[in-house]
Amino acid sequence: MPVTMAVVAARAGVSKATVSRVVNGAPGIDELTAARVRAVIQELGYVPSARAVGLARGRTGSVGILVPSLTWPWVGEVLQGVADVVESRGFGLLVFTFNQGPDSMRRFAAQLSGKAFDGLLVIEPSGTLDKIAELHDNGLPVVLIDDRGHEPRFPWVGTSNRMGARAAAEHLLAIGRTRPLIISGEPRFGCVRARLAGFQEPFQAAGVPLDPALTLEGDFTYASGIARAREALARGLAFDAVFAHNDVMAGAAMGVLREAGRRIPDDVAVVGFDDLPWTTQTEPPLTAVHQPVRRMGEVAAGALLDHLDGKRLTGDPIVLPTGFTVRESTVRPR
Amino acid sequence: MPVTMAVVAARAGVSKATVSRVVNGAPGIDELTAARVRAVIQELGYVPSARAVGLARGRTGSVGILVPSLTWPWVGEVLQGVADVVESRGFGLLVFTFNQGPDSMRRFAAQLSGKAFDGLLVIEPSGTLDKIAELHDNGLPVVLIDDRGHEPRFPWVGTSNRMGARAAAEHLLAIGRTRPLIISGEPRFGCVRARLAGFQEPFQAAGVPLDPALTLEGDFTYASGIARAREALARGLAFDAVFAHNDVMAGAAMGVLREAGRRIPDDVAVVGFDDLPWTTQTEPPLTAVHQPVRRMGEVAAGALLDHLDGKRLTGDPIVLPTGFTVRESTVRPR
DNA sequence: CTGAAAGCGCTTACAG
DNA sequence: CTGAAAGCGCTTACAG
Repeated sequence: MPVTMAVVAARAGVSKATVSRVVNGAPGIDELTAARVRAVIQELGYVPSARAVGLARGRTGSVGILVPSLTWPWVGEVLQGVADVVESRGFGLLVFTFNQGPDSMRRFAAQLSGKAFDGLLVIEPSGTLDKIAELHDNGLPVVLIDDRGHEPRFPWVGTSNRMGARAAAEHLLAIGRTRPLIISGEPRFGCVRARLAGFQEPFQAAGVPLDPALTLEGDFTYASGIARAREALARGLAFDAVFAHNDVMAGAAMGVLREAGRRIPDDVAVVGFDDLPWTTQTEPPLTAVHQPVRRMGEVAAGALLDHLDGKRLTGDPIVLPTGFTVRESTVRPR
Repeated sequence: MPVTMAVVAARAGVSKATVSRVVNGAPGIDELTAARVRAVIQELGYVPSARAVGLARGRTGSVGILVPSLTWPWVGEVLQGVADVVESRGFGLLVFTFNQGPDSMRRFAAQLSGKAFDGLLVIEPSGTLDKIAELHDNGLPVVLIDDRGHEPRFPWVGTSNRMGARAAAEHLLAIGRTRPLIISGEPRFGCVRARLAGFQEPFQAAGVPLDPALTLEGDFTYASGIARAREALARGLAFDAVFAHNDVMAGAAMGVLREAGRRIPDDVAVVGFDDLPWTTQTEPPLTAVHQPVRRMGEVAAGALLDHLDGKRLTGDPIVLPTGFTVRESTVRPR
């Protein structure tokens, strides 16, 4: 026989209401009664049914997270940060992916209306921002992770792409590089525009304006890193550094450059972006702008749970600073 | 006002029971009545509350998955496979990580006893197999993904490590390599032992026994790949191939070898294991044993859901065959 | 074919 | 400080 609250109550000689109060730490319970109830709970190994609590209380004790894919390292990092705080606060974490197009949206909507979770974290699957905004407007607590430069009108946590790109430029200037090749992401992303803008500022300030011909558009994939680097070589572009908008493209470019006989960092210094554990295992080790990806997950989850616990969300975005990690792709060790 | 089953019933002029039957497609309902109810459901956008259904039906409509970490590419792939089938069958997916040691176990146990999910998928966090077995024995439907060679007595889906390693050896023999350096994982894992055993079979059969001195023990990390490759060079070991127990170590070894002036594949042919999208982006592209990782997730989820739907689990393990992908690290293109 | 009623396991005013 | 009772939103025998 499953041990329910009724069983505990009977055994302790009190009502279910009293057991409930003890379990939830309600004030104004006789300490002796409480102790007796606790003893029975202990003895029987009673744990409240999440379902029943949820139904009675009108909440589920779990939060959802919507992600575009589970196989991207960036997403994995965020998810781990989220899971750490969600779990440590005793909530469940329900994962939804948008891997299957419109079907995904339909099924997600079903879970949503089924009230399967109390609040939602989202790493925006491309093109769903309007729907998300709608959910938020309809009263679902939502926190967006990484705004991709859209700066929506609901709470989000992001990172300072501009500052990160600026740090990359300053580093390259400091080691005497003046003709950086930029392998960017797609400019339709706000983060890409921010990185482009931030990167050129220090050069501008130093009186070394960037050559527009040295900016090539990639799409964050390894293949595009290879293609753009080859293109730069084929066109005979003169450059003494590469600034790639992510680590993957930076790693790809390094392979092409070494293949072509360019020494790294002597001939070409290379800087990446993200600094994820899995993408900086390159030869040589990659200097990169560090995104606090995991921390973003933690902060977003914390903000959402605080909100569910009754603290009001300010609505102000939370922007975490980037870091900068210098490795051998820009500075030869001695 | 939230639209509940009672609201729908009132509007359609029937009882809640009838609405319930229509929603759940119970047999023996007048088609006209059903149509009327459906129209109202449509009109009001009614969706059953997952909580209430769960409570009444004694199940939650979601499955849990226990993972050691969310930041390993291997786990991400499995998770995606799992999510695809769990979502497509209308279940929720609750994720639990074991990132925080004993605390993780405690919190997981709470969710478990809270009956927050109907069945459990697990990628074994190291050292938890006994607990998992206990849960299974206590009646929780469990499917283990990747047995790591433990071959437990409850259902699991794995892959044929032995066959995969054999394919690697056959390929190397076919291209004329006879002195492969093996960079293995830790032999305490059953999968590692299976790979070692499988790899030597074709060599044995070909009358080209392996030199025991050429097996170096790594631990699946990039760092250990670097270290073991350097060690092999430092010791002056003679080898014309490398078989690494995962892609990451293979990639690391390739960097070291090229640095040392060895040409790949001319001087040394390199074979990895896993063939995950994220770990084979090496220079040159890596030949590797392909593990059907995503498929393992799909199959495991399918088996668990089938079981929850009343089909009985055979209890027999499901072993998926590995594949073998030839790329330029072993065969120069022409 | 359909409905009234009990029940799933809790929480929470309302009384006392 | 504690209990009886209603209610959360469904499902499911049991009648008819």
